[in-house]
Amino acid sequence: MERKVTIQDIAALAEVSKSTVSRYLNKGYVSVEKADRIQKAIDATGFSSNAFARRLKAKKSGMIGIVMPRVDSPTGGKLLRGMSFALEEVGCRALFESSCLDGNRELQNMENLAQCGADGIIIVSVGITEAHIALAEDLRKREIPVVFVGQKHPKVTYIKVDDFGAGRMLGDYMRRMGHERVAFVGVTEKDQAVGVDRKDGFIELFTRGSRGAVVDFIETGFGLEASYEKGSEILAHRPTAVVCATDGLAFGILRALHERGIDVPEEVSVAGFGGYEMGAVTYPPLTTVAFDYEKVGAQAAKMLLKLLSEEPVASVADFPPHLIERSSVIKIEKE
Amino acid sequence: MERKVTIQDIAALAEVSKSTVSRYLNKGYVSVEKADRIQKAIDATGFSSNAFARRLKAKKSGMIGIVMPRVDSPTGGKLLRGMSFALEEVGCRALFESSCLDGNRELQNMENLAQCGADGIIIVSVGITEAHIALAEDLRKREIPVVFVGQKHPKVTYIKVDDFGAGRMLGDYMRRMGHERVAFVGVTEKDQAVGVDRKDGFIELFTRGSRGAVVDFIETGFGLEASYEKGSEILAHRPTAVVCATDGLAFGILRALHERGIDVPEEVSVAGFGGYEMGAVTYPPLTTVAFDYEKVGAQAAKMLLKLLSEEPVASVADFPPHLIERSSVIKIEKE
DNA sequence: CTGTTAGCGCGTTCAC
DNA sequence: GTGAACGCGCTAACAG
Repeated sequence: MERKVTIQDIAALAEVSKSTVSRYLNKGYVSVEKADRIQKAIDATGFSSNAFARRLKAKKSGMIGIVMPRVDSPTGGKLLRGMSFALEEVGCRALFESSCLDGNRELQNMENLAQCGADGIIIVSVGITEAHIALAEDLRKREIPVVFVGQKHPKVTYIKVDDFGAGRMLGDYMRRMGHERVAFVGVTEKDQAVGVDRKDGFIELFTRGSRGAVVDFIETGFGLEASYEKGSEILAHRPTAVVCATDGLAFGILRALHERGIDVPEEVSVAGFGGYEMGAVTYPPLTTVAFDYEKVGAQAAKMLLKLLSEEPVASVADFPPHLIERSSVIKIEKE
Repeated sequence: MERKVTIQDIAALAEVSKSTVSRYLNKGYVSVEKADRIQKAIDATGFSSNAFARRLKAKKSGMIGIVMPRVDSPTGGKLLRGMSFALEEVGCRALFESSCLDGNRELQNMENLAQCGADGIIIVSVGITEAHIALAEDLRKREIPVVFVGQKHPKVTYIKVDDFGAGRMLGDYMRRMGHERVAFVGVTEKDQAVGVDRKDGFIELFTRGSRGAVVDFIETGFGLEASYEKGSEILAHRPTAVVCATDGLAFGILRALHERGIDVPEEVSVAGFGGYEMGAVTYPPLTTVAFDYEKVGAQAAKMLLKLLSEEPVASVADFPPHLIERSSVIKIEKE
């Protein structure tokens, strides 16, 4: 295997000094004839400049670390998409790692990415702990800013959708649709945004003013199967509607209901949160509170970029959701 | 902003030479008392060694470049997941970029990642062109091996699922289920694997021996909406079954059929390729030929790792699919 | 425009 | 065990 060709080698080949080569590479002033000789040498050797040496000077890598709980989810995909685009626009690349929904792993991921030379980090966290805050602060001192996505905390820079507002939105809608007994299928309360805010927001507006309204809470995991398997438990509550903390959960419920020959929405209504594309093609199409995760991702990237250029940035806690009314929820007329 | 703390600073603080610090960091022999002083200095300053300087010597970055056509797809998510895990196992990280389904962008992505210092590259390509081969060869010379995923070509190292075999598998199945007129909803033939192989494999076994069998081909884009919008065109062929080149396409068709009040599978059967999880919870659950993309991703990573350690590796063209028989396809009895 | 001279931060011989 | 000195490949400052 031939030794790696360096700027020195091509300087020798082109019979110029290496700084001239460097200048050529960086669009500095170089005479045409020498530029020509240099280019020929480059072509001949297949030279490509050493990224590390360059960065050793530059102090910047152009790499942004990204930590996500998982990738095989519509939400994660959209977020990543939004980030990637925003980063590419300014010539940055994403250094990716998955935390596998593990909060402790997140810490390791962040340290890891920092060690790797990431200029900054965007982390889609499942929950911001004291350890997260301490690490983020530490990284900031090392001039590696961190932006949290999906969860909030006053001590860090973050961006998240308005989960509580989304909950309220759907709570209000379900109330207006005349439902009085709903089963809320949610996730662990360790996840403040998804597990708590959506539920609390929902309950607040759903139960407001109507004394008959009752919400039965069923906790489950993330993923289709998790809710699907809880089908019987959920139905035992005899709800007129099932509201799920994520669309994925709703898909599982839809399946469980179909299997039992229960008509949706005639017998039981179903709604979710997320606005996954698949919701448009389920049967029936799913009514959901949607978030524009791609935009969230893009904005998260922009916030980090600002942080990198030492501009002040404000966290955003209320990226607005919107209701997508399809046909999985029916209006119940009062008798 | 305090200047970045270097190994030099630590050395001064601990009153030792920087080489002693370096040795300490790399588990070399250092006396306990000095080790102690060094550790204290590190803790006090929050020192962390400069990745670039280290790599400048090491010649390895521990970063693997990954190019994908898109991320917001179940397939992409699974692949990435498989790769991430396999890479993390050996302490590597993923440097990620999206080609946005653009073959030319893929080339740029690869060069980009190489420039960034990736030790190797895994690319999920939409089609291997001469330019791809040339670039891969060039990169190989620069000691940056490349593994292609999803498409095949004798001149590169690749891994792909057996699309042709998957097509045959489904063709055989549909024939055995008594169907004679199917609409095949496919994608551009520029995509050899998805656009050509799956279709050709299907047609080969579906039409084998039975002169009555006819396959109408409808080309569409990727994505749910693409097929959904072709609903009328597809139905105009009056098929007894609709076979889609991807499950996503099938979901769109399912929706189009529901909307028209056409019963699946009683009136029209539907099948897809991919084995997306969502297929289990559609109504009816989708019969599909599934691929274990997570395993494919993991194996792709392992192949690259082998390449990096200069071991020979053979391309794999026939990662086996398996049929998941659910209820969207009905058997048609001969009259 | 060009070549010479210094580092960037770290690992690694070497002598001591 | 330890420290001085050199070099990784490149960019930036300076004279010329």
